[in-house]
Amino acid sequence: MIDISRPFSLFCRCEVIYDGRAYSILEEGNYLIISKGDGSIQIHGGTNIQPRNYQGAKSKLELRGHLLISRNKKEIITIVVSKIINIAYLRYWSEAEINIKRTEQELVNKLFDNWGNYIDGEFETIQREYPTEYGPVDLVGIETNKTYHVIEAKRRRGTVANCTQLKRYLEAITTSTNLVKGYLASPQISDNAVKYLEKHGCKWLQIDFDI
Amino acid sequence: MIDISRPFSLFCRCEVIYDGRAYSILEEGNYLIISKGDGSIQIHGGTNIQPRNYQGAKSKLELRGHLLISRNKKEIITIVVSKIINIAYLRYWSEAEINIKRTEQELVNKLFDNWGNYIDGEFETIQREYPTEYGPVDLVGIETNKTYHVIEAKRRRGTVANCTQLKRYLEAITTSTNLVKGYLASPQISDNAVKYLEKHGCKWLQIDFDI
DNA sequence: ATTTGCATGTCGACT
DNA sequence: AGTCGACGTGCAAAT
Repeated sequence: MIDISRPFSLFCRCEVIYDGRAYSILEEGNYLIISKGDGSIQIHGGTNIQPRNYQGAKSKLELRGHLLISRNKKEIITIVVSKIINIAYLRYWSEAEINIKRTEQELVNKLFDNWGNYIDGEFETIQREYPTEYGPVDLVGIETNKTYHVIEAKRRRGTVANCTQLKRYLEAITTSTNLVKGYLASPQISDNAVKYLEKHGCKWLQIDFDI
Repeated sequence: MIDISRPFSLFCRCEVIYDGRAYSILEEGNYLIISKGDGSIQIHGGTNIQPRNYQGAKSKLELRGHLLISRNKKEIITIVVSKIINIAYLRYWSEAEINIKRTEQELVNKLFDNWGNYIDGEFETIQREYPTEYGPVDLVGIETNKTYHVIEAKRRRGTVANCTQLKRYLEAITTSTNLVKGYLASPQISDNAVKYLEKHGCKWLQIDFDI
């Protein structure tokens, strides 16, 4: 039998039905089911990182005969277990989170500290997290002649979506009395993003992480 | 010992170091490691659906003493295993995929089939997947007076990001000789999205899935 | 091989 | 509880 009160990893033959934001069926087969202490559950197939089905934290798991049922506010997963192949209960499962280095902040700091290496002009101020109607921009430098240089930094390849985000900031900052120049700063950039920038009079700043 | 040639689920005490798109450390603790037949590997902590660390398909796994090393083009995960608590080899792991109903396509079809219920006017044509510079739009209806009605459909709550996407399409379709009207069609919508639509002269079409 | 846009995205932060 | 933006987003389809 299965003890659903403890986190477990269960390899079994089963079929899965999901109903909620969408509706889906996973045909009968051998799958790995993981139930965690936060109430989340996921059903993994033999390929891909992503689970075939899942339910987030605070879901309620229930066992009814050979049915495993996980309920959420408006979602329900029903697992029809036909054969338990292997089950392990995972005791003292760590809940530590990963510690990430090389953040966007790091790039912003580099731009801030070496502003002159990237942008020419005589600047009054350089501000981080410059507030706009659509949220703060990473960096804004204001020239003595009131030209605003707006930088959006991305920690990896810049995309068109990043450019439209930049564009929105520019629209928010543009007024009748000041000029604006937009920059996307990132280690790499997609071709379409380059086109988009050119078309809208913006520039790409190539910037790398220090090793 | 661990047989890395077969898919497995391993619960062990370990520490994980990742280097690639970012750099991260996961402190020593008990984690569940899943290695799949496609070469992917993931390290799960005791909370959340998402793995703490992972490596996609076609990664190469290597065992060196108590080190599990997964390499990719430009990424590497090193798992320092200090104690194996439980290991299961997952045979005949199904690779079936889920069968999803209630898709965006379904909404587009509904709009297409009941166009008159949503938009007034005399129309020449209604096209699905109307091609633009920025990719195909879900639906475009062209009035006899050359007004283009451009619809972007979303299967759930519409966001500002969806609106900017719509805006891009509108820009691509607008010329000196035609008028355009933009619509975001979705079951729900965020307040900010509503504001954005109003500000840019677009509309929201409320549309539900049929039961 | 690269790019694009979707996703039952997930998740954290903030209102 | 709802909204918003970031993510090592993952992923498949199109180019």
